[in-house]
Amino acid sequence: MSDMQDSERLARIFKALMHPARLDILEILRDDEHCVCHMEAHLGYRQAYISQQLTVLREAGLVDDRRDGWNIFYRVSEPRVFNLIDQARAMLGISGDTARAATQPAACPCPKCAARKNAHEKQSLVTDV
Amino acid sequence: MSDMQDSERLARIFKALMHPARLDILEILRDDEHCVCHMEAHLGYRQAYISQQLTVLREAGLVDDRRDGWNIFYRVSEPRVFNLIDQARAMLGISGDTARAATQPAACPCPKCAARKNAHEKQSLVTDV
DNA sequence: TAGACTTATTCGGTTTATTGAATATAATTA
DNA sequence: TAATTATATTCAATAAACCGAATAAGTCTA
Repeated sequence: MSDMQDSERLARIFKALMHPARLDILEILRDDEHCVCHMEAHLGYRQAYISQQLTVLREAGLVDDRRDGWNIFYRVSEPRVFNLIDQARAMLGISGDTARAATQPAACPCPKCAARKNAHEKQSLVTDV
Repeated sequence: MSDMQDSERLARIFKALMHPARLDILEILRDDEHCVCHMEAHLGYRQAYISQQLTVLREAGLVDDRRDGWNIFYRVSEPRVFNLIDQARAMLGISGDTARAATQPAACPCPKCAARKNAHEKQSLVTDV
């Protein structure tokens, strides 16, 4: 594995990034770790499909996962990958803002989003009074 | 073409870089433009093979070419691609020096190398006298 | 333990990339 | 114009990636 040519090891990184769905997934993971069903809701891909792409990212060493009850939370294990992506974005003249154009579902069923929603509702309940 | 998803346009860049031979070629073009036979001599790939990979790089908008007599000289049209490569290299902990590990042939038949060799011989002729 | 829920894996058909071999094209020189 | 040189393209076989469908594997709750 480490006796591989440099160019081949480099190529492996780029190969992991050469797929739109995987880039979308990484973009979702830019700010925080997230469970698969969160990505499912926000990206609109099927669960199995996302899981397949996550496997590629995991095998490339770009993401790690952690189980918490029912959910498995993925996070970027190599944050420098975002330097790569941002650099490529700059080459295309794409501003970083347009990156957040992922579908924002009316309601994400994932526990993290549910918790946040509950917090907000409690918040507005307080402010309403 | 420009109505493509951002992630798809990004993916295209990475797709062009996902191949070891193409990375080797870009590495040769890092310092200067070079003809195909120069790459052939320095990388050890067949001419047609290099030409095929150059076509991929050209279609990805990463290199441009210019004819000069018999030779066609290729150059990197988007130098920021080296930021990408260097960034990926950093992720792997590969120093930039090892990048220059391309085969150094005893004699490169390309006109640019021939010119340089002649200059050197003239030089040593002078110093010999 | 049964059932519900989330995520992973396997299988198979389709598409795309790779790459060697042969050949074509374009510029140059004699 | 014919021969030469450098490069590009085409073809075909193999390999790899893609991705939908079905199903398996963990984990939690009742």
